[in-house]
Parts: sequence; structure tokens; C-alpha cells
Amino acid sequence: MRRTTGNRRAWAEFGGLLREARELRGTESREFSLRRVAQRIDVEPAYLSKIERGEVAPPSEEKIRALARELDQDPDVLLAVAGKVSEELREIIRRRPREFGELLRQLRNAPDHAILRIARQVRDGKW
Amino acid sequence: MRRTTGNRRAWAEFGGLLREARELRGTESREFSLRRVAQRIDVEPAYLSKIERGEVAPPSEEKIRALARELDQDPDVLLAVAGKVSEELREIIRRRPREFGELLRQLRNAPDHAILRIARQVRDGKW
DNA sequence: GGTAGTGTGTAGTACATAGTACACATGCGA
DNA sequence: TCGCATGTGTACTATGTACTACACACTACC
Repeated sequence: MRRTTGNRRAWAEFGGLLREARELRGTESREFSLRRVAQRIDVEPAYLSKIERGEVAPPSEEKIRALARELDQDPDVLLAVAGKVSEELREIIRRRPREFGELLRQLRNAPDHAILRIARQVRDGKW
Repeated sequence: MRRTTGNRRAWAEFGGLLREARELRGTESREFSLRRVAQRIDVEPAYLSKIERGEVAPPSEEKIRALARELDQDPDVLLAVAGKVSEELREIIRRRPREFGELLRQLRNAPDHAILRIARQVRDGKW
């Protein structure tokens, strides 16, 4: 395992978030030991341990999604903390790079509520 | 170079687009031979040759941007054909994954003009 | 007919990504 | 006290990404 020691801080943030979420659930249920969770998302316990301690980079999108399900987290947020953007969203952009490029750059500094309001308006057919 | 023969078709589309654009300019100017362009974007000629023939995967974002400048192409489009999304746009999404995730999914099937109209309205301060 | 420029074939490199496998020490309950 | 579960250290692997370096054949020009 290559360490590339320089993203360690970012990895630790992701790992810390996971551990916190897991330990929260672990206090009540015993189904949330590191080993149990590792088994359910289909990775080796040692690997999940290293992820949680930020010793290695965050895992693949697939595993991050599985973790989000297990620990009841927002997948998009977890992916973002891991430094990733979901393949689903990248696909949407790749299909119309000009349009979405333009839109995203215009909205870069818009307030959260403005972005969400637009999303709502689109959903309600107001476009 | 690992070939992973299965994305070859996608690579060829990217390469073909490059070659076409380059040869178009090459008919008039002689500054657009494969070797000259390769030198300007700082890669080996053999490498650019393989890229244009779709024998290897598209190069890094940096090189794709350089090619877009040289050949007067839209970088976002060239990146998209290469199967990539620019780091700039990914950054925008990672900062507010919930908001932009929601927005992009709502706009997935919206017509082009609707997306561009929203971008225009945002630019004009109508939000 | 040399030489300058053209595109391409072959081989190899360094680093990133995404993990596995096994052994070990510690602690907790019955 | 013994067995089982817990988290973790160490070593290793396969594949992907992004290239370089060099040699070769062809053509075009003067």
C-alpha cells in the first residue's frame, strides 16, 4: 500500500466521520462492530480499520455507498468528503458538458437556498 | 501500457475528433503536424499518435486542456468525450454535494435551452 | 542521394487505486 | 480460565493511469 503522505489529513476527516457514525450506532446494537460492518460491506476488517483511521485513501464509490447505507449517511456527502463525485452525476454532466458547465460555474457562489429553490422549481415543472 | 480492450471504441471517438481537428488546421498551416502539436503540448509524438488512433486511453486533464487550446476546441466537450469531468466542476459539486446533487438530478432530462436559460437568469441576477 | 520531417511500433517506467491475507494482542463474558 | 470477538500491524497483489525513450519506414525536397 502506497501512502503518498500528504492527503492523510483529508483521509482522516473521512475516516473520522465513519468511525463516529459507526460508534454511535455501536453503543446500542452490537451489530455495528468494525468486523460486522466490514463483513456486510464486503471488505476485510483490517482494511476498514485503516480507512477509519485515515491510514489509507477512502475506498471505491461502491464501498462508500454501502457504508452510507449501513450507517445511514447521505451518499453524496460521504463521497464528497472522500474527495469524489458520484459516477451518476458525472454522467449527467458528460452528456451535456457545455450546458452543465455553464450552469455550475454560474452557480458556484450562489447561496444554498438559491440552488435548492431552482431545483424545486424544476421539479414542479416551472421551467 | 495496459490495453483493457473494451473502452477502445470510446478512446477511438476521442482520438478521431482530435485527428480531424488537427488535420483540418494542418492543411493550411504546417504548424499542425502531429510532431509539432505534440511538442507544444509537451508529450512524445508516439504518445499523441496512439491517442489519436484510440490505441490508448485519453491523456490527463492537463493535456486535454492544452489540446483544446491548440486545436480551438471547447475543453469541457473534449473532456466529456474523453469520459472525464473537469476538476473545476467536481470541486464545485464537492463543496455542496447535497444542493448540486439535487439540482443535477432534477435537470437530468430537462431540455438544453432550459438549463441555459437558468444559467442566464442566474448570471443576470434573477434569483 | 542525403537529410529533414512525418507518423508509428515496441518496450518499459513510476505512481495511484483498491484492495486481500494472515498474524497478533487485548478484553469480556460464562 | 478459556474461548470468542474485538481492533490493528505487516506484507503483498492486481490493475489502472499517464506517460517516456528509441528505433523504424516512408516521403518530399533540393
